[in-house]
Amino acid sequence: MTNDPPPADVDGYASRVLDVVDAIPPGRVMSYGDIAEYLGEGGPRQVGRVMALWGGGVAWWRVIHSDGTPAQGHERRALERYRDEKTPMRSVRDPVRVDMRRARWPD
DNA sequence: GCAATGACTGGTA
DNA sequence: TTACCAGCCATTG
Repeated sequence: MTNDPPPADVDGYASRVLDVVDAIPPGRVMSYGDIAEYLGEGGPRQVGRVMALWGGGVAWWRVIHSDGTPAQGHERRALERYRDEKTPMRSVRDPVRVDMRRARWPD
């Protein structure tokens, strides 16, 4: 087989981050810092870097800031997903922000 | 080796 | 609520 080079040929750390993101169930979210803490290594900046480079292969919209705002530069795209996944939003007051109190995962 | 940058976070005003 | 700041860690010039 022509060992086709999948985007999974990234660093082990990136693979772990992508694996955690892929484990987030629909309707739930995790913050960059949560993922870093969940893995026990790196930091929110590193998770953000991984998402910026290889996040296109996972549910990147389920990875947001600690305050409930989606990834910078992809807010509109994320909103469409949240509406489709029925992610708990603060809605009405702040339609661009996720209700972390309910959507945060694991919980 | 140092400075700047980035899909970040928490605290204070 | 927004704004500013210091801390955080890896990559890049």
